[in-house]
Amino acid sequence: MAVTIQTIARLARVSTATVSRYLNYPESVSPKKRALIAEVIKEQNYVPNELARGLTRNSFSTIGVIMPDINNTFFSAVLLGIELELEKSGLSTLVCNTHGQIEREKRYLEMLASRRVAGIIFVGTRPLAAEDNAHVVELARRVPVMLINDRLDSEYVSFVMTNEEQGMGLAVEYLYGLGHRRIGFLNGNPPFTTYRYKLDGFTAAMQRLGLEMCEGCVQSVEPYEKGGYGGMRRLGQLPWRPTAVVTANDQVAIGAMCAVFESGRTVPRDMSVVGFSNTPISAEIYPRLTTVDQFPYDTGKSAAQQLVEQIDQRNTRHSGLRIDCRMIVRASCAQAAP
Amino acid sequence: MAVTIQTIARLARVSTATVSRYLNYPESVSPKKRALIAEVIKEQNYVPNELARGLTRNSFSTIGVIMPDINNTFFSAVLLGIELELEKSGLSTLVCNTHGQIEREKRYLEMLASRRVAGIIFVGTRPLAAEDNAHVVELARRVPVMLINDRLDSEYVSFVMTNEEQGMGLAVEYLYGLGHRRIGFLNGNPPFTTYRYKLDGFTAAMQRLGLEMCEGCVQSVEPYEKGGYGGMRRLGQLPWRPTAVVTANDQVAIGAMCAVFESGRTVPRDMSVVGFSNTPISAEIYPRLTTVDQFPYDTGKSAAQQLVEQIDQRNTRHSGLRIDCRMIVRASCAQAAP
DNA sequence: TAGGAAAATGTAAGCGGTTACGTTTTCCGC
DNA sequence: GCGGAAAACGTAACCGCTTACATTTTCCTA
Repeated sequence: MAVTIQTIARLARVSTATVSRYLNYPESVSPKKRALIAEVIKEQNYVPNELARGLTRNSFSTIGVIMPDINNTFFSAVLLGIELELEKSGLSTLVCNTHGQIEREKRYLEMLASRRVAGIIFVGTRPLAAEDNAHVVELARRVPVMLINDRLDSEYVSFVMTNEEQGMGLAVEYLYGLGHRRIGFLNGNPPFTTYRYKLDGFTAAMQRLGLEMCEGCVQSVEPYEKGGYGGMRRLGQLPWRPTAVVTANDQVAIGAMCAVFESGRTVPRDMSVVGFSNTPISAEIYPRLTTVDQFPYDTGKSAAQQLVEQIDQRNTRHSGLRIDCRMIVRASCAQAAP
Repeated sequence: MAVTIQTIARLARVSTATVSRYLNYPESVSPKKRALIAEVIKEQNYVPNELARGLTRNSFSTIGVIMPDINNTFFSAVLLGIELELEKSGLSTLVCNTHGQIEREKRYLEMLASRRVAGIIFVGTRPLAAEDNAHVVELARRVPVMLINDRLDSEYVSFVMTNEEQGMGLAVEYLYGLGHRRIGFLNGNPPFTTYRYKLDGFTAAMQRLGLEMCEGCVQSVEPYEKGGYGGMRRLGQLPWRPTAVVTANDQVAIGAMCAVFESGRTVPRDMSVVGFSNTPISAEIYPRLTTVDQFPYDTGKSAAQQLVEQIDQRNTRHSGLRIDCRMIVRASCAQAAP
């Protein structure tokens, strides 16, 4: 019924071994048979059964991608980069959405194991607690593992991450250049490393520029629009009256802007706002958001590239890459009032 | 080395057939052995090899999802619904991003075939041209196929789609209720059915309400922010001076609002704007966008549900479902000036 | 308690590839 | 033209599971 490798072998009057070799190491079969087999394959519309392949090789041409939230445009952009890169190597992408729940992550890992995936990419920062990462480290001894936007203390776990400290520095320096001296920071609050990196970057930049970090200038908020909204209101009531804020991500920035508008003031006239991530929407809203680009697409792409390399060469040498950010200047910041 | 079904069989002193039966039809094995096997499995941490399963069954516990753009929050929300639903049945999700290119779609289809996926879900409207859909119809004869947000003339192809006509009606009627009589429509332009449905809905509603469709009141634009921006500017220069616009999607609405603001006017005071889709961002921007909810999550969920049902029952009877929209009233519309 | 139906289990043949190993063919230098 | 190495190819076992069919066990009834 279905056309299998035997069909091709029979029609081409060769053994299945030869067809298999043609499929995997074409140079190892004579040009004559090569042409013949190629013809039969095309004629029969033959596509090798990847499952059977995976069974014998004990590794399936698939990469598992574990992410906290597909709906987040940053993550989905990373995913796009991964997917397009993997496609080049004939690998496909199994997505797993954890909602940030470690339990779901473990369940998915089991599923990926049962499917004998060739590698696994974790997208997004890890929890700080070591016990929530132990299984990842353990996993990495058996299958190539790549982390995006975090790193672990293990020589097996590769990573590609944004240089968030540098990115935050960019934002603060940009505001400084516009004359701002009283700068607030709406940072995220859950126990993820990303917010620690960002805080480090903010603090370092403020020090470098000799700016004072006033009481309450760093607000830890839910890293979404709502958090930004609330944080901005609190910031606005502070006695030292900030003239500008940097934020942990674009969503927080958008919430912050919303709060400014709804209090009857205006961005950027009364308050300058800088986002973080350069999500697509940041370019489209009013006022167009000045933000920091993290190159999510390239991040995903690099991660996939490195992982494929690791798989192909069967080397367990891990790799690490940091990607610098870029400032995207748009319309949400203005010169500080003198 | 690895623990397989033989390992379990040996340790439990039964045949592999019994273990297999335990795995697939637990009631068919005696309670005694059932308990025994369960114990050994737990003890050995055994996870069945899905590849081997797929090979014998000639169907892999995976569903291919073909979508034009993961980065679009509507699509990614649909994907989330699909994924969470499939997870319940132990199925996983292979994502394929086509960028709307029919060639890529065909390549992906081949890949999915080689992986013997149990079913395929197409997300997003199809091209209008019949020749771009022929391969989908053909495909549906061999594997369960589900369409999201479009339908085809084939008794094999199931679908779940938003009732876009009804949704557009909701939007127009809402504006009518606020006293608006001169209503514009920023529709999308590429040859996809979705924009036809929306136009139908708009036209029908206008007629129903006895409103005149003035020259140029329907602008066909690129269905993104940029298109909305340009379309709004053109609409603003029209002699009949619309007081409100409905749009093909939230992105277009956001672009339109941006154009209003940048021309020194204000939403909703000078112009009421209604979006379409209720993307997450629509709730977060200023002014918070009044829009039409399409229930993308539920759409994905239903589609997955129906597909699973179809697979389980090996029935080729297709199913069709239309999901009505809901109006989400926020802050981007105001009473029309008398 | 015998006998037979039903339930439980085992045996072994695949599913569609890959690959170790052995055999045949090709090719080259003398 | 011969011998032998290298290249090309074939045979068959195996990857881990499912399942048709055969066999054994259990259970019930007469």
